[in-house]
Amino acid sequence: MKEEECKVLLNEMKACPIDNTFKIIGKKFTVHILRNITKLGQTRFNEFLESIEGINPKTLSARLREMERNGIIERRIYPGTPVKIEYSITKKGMALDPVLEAMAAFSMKYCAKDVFKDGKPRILKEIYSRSAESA
Amino acid sequence: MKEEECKVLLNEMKACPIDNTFKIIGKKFTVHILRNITKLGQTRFNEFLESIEGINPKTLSARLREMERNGIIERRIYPGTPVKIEYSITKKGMALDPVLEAMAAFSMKYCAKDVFKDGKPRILKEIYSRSAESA
DNA sequence: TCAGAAAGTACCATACAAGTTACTAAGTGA
DNA sequence: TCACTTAGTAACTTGTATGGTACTTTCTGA
Repeated sequence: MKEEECKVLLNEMKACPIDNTFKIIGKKFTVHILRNITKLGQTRFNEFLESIEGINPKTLSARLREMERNGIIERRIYPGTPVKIEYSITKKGMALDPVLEAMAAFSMKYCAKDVFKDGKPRILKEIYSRSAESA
Repeated sequence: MKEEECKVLLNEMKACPIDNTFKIIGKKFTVHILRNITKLGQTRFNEFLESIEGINPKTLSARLREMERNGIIERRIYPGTPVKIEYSITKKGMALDPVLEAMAAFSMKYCAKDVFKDGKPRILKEIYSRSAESA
């Protein structure tokens, strides 16, 4: 892509799409929640709370609310005792999966020493992981 | 991928690759610097300083140092007066490009109202943008 | 009647990230 | 001699995000 084409694009833009996405997933724990929903199939507040290392209920609550407001997850209430709440990914949220995949692929190839016990790079379509528990 | 396969993978893992990548690019401005190097061809401290909205020299300096330490950019000194420093992307850094591309693609498709003046989604291989100046 | 479970909220502490502004070095050209 | 350049650093303040822990509600089962 050449300079000129670039300028044409800039004229059509209001904000940077990379920056915009960063505002949605850049805060601490957002990608972890997304990962636990899409890769581990988790749906519940306490599941996240117990499996995401270092998170506390206040921060988790704030993050879930933001994610819901941004339309990447949905919150559903199931009456009963105790009431159950299920969080699920939306279509928009699923569109973030390629970002997670690219992030995983990067570390598996270039940071193998940090992510694999044997330090050898791997290439896999999908990785499901909880950092604390796999240590 | 089934539960069982997942557990096998977990056994080989030391840390989560998504979490690991987040630690490398999750801080404020890191993706912006990466974007300006790879998409806009910028190489200099003051170029970043002037074009990344909201950044200050102290934070920029810190971020560049971290990125260098993480091996995603390189710092080269060109003697003369005044001395010129050039930052460039490494091979490892280039491996983060798919993450940026996926981030851009997401916002162009699902946040068109926020990133395009006409609010219509676009799909493009590459987008070069500076959020402030295109506004 | 007491414990327990789910999904949080309340309240306070704090820590590190980030902002601001000024200042440095070393040489060049006017 | 003064201003200008690049690439920062220094010193200080501010701010917001995060951490910790306790508490709440509603009902069930022992």
